[in-house]
Amino acid sequence: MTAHLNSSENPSTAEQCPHDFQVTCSNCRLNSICLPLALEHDDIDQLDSIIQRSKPLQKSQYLYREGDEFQSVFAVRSGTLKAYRTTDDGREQVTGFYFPGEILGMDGISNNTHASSARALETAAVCEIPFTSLEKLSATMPSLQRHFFQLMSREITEDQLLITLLSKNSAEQRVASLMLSISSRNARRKLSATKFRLSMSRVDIGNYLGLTVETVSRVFSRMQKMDVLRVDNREIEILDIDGVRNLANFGD
Amino acid sequence: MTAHLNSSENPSTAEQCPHDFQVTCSNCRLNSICLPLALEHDDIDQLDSIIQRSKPLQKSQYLYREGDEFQSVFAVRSGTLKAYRTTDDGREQVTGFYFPGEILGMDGISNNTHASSARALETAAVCEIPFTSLEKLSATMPSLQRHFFQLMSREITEDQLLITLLSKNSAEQRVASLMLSISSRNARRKLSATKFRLSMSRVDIGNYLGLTVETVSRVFSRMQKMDVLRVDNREIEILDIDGVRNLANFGD
DNA sequence: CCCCGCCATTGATACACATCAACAACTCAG
DNA sequence: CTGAGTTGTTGATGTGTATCAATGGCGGGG
Repeated sequence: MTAHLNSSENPSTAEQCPHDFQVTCSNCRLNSICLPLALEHDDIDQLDSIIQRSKPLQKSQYLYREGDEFQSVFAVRSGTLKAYRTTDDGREQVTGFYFPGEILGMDGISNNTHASSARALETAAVCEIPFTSLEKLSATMPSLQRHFFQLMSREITEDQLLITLLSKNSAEQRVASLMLSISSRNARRKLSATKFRLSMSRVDIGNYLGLTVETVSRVFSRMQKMDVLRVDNREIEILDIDGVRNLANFGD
Repeated sequence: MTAHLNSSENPSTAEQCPHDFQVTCSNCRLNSICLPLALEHDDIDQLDSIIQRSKPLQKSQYLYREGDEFQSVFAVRSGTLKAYRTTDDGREQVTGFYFPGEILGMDGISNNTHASSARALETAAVCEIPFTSLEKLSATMPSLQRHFFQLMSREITEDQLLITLLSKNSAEQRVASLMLSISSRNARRKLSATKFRLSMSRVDIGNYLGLTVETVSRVFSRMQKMDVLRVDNREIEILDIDGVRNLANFGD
């Protein structure tokens, strides 16, 4: 199971060692893309002192649930999580997938209550950042305050991109966009931008993109027939990235 | 034109006097729902000192454009604005409507560049809040920092609601939800929750809800036939609010 | 190793909304 | 008051994706 977790992950990294409780922000290889990004060395140590690293989540375990009291935001250290809300009639709207180095849970700040649920798509480790500590630290550390404002703002712009995608784009454009998003987030972590294993099911993809499983599946088949993608179950290989970009932007 | 602006607005308020440059946060009737919400009296004065109140925007004038350098966030003092992005193929995705007391522009923080455009749907006045000043003030004023985090978080949860609406709900559910949203935002400002004039066109509504003008128009007609709404061009009267709630939540 | 349950694929059909088209009503300038 | 441009309504038709249904295939547990 741990072996499976690290398929397509670079060895000798924080990502490879989800059970390593001795990781600090300073020695975490994700620190260039995660919260510490804009911080000086001393500041990183201060941030480090408020962060709690707990035992890894198993697949489909909850990190938090809609309605839970909000206390912390979380940084993904390894694995993938999905955040979602459940509609009145019980359907699931996935609002985001979260990869190593990314922050989730910020939607809980406004009401001191998590507005969505988050669960692991595979074994995953997270860093817990208690929000009241983060607030206090932010007040004394302008670059941290600024960076956290920016993170929240980025979440807003990404939600707006999804809104546009759902509202204006065809099934093919949506799936192509998601593949490009995963590809570039992999690249950011120095992983392959063209070959990766999806951690989410077709159902999750559908619930994220506002499509049914069947449509997602059909789109993958069509893209394969067009020779822009190779799809083998959850293994994806982008054969023609410009082709995928064209599909995402113009539907052809 | 100013008369038209204030149709359905309460007299003797900040909303009624968009040209009144002497307004301060302390005497603004919106201060209980706007940024000052959580602040002490002295703190409000400090906030007030960084806020710039400029001349009103005329209908369809831009507050900022996608790609502009980000410098400030804005609080609506009177009138309504829409924020939107333009897709690659030139279509318009409205990401939000902003009413008095609401804050817009926060999506520009992440890249120091506005990620969307904002323009007035009718004559509108805004308070400009320079972001670097707001940051500095936040560092010394925990309740302001907290409140601004909450505002951004609220924007995130509202975007997530729209995502769900677009992804999972029928045309009728979407239109009904928007009517309820406008209704409750009116109520918050002590205006009628059941009778109001829409400041946005059918096109804008469609671009917000991911529908065509024709569909929006048809839905209004159907709701009128069902006797839950009275629609006369942009004048709306909610006749049966539980009926509208049922439509929004269950499609019937 | 084999079985069972979950996940993914593919096909046939249905339907909600888009598109195309015509017209009506309102707004504003002159 | 008049005419032109914009905005909103209604009808006829088309289409992309949902829905329903059946089958295939992978993966984890005994």
